[in-house]
Amino acid sequence: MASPESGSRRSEPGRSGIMATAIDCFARYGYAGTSIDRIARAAGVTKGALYYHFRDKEQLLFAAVKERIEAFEQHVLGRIANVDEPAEALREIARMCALNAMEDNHRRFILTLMVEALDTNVSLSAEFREMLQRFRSFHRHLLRQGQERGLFRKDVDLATAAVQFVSGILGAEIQYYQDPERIDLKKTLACHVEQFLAWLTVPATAAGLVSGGRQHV
Amino acid sequence: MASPESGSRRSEPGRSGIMATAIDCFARYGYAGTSIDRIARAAGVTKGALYYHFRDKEQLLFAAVKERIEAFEQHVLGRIANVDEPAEALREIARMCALNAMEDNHRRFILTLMVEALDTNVSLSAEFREMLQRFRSFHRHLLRQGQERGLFRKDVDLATAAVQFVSGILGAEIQYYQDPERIDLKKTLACHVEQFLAWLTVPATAAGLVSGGRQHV
DNA sequence: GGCTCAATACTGAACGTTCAGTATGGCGAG
DNA sequence: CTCGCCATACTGAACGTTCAGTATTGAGCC
Repeated sequence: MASPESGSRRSEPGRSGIMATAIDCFARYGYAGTSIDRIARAAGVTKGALYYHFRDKEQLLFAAVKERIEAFEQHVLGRIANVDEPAEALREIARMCALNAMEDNHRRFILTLMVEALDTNVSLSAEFREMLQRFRSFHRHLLRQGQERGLFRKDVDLATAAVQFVSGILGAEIQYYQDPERIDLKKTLACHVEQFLAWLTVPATAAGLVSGGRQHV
Repeated sequence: MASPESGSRRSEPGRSGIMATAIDCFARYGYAGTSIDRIARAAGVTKGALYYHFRDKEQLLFAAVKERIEAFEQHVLGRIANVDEPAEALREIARMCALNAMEDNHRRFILTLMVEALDTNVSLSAEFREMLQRFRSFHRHLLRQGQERGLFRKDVDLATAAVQFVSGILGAEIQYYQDPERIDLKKTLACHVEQFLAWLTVPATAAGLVSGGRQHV
């Protein structure tokens, strides 16, 4: 909930303070739309401080992205570690994404830069691509666990199912950012998980079965 | 599949040619990341030509967004008009989104600007917000139709269901843009619809039911 | 058919501003 | 005195925007 704009000095200074401010600015205005001056002003320092801690604007972005991706993945792994029910793990992930998206700009930062970096920063884009791969592979793992324990039906393509689960999360976040007052993110994601689980635990007869080759995600 | 970059002159000139090029550039590099020079060069004209047809950069963006939103909505309405099965209509929408996302940058343009405009352009952001509202309300309408005809179960919150359907589309598109080689968008969206329909047509007993107040979407 | 006039669709150069990045200087702590 | 940490003041390039001028077209008149 930190509000960096306007007033001259905000947040704690130093490298981490600058990075936190940078993340917030990048999340709001994108990389190209955020000037070094803006970050510095919002962080309550001058450009000198910024260029002392970071070689250039791009390196600041890289550091921020890396920090955010690692922190989020650690956060997820930490919370899931002692949940051994796959269904409950999925529920927990959805809850975490919802909370994360609502309480600060951290997930929006990732989303914004993911979209912007696509054609403007090849190596950063690769970073995001790999992050999504890890995220999907993590879900695939959970789903396979559920299958092996006989909790989930076995006639679904795990790769595609993982893509779909992640889609639901990302898409809900986008809609929430566009209209926070109209979209109840927590409820939407909760329903998403329940719908997904209902589909996974259905008697394995009705429609919705998967055809064609599997995706390698 | 138009490739505006590099070579000096491309596409047909004139207002519509400039706008088509602008859409492609904005889709790739975002608004802030696209310079007037870049659009002009890619369109094979000079900056003067651009400022002859559009008051300024922002107005060009507005015109482009408006054109794209209207064209997409007309396209959807046109194709759905003579489909009276709600389930088939949902399938058709998913197919159209997949094709649109794969064959040109038009849907990516909307997605990119949706994310970028959030904190940088209030009125443009409102445009996108309303677009999403219309899109959801359209789906809600289809779902209600399905309920009234006894095709879909009646214990689901239509508003939330619509959000979820749209989430699946948006999220799949994002993942596809990030990794077109790994994500089979057509298959992913096809499975998304089938999963959604399976959940809607399930015997109305199993899990996945909706609690709490409805969203007003 | 030839001539005028005005409108359309641009070009190319310039202007003022903003940007990322740099050079230098200062200051408090050890 | 020096070193970590930062402020101030600056530079050159890139940016959005303006503008004077030009090529082309078509309608209206003699």
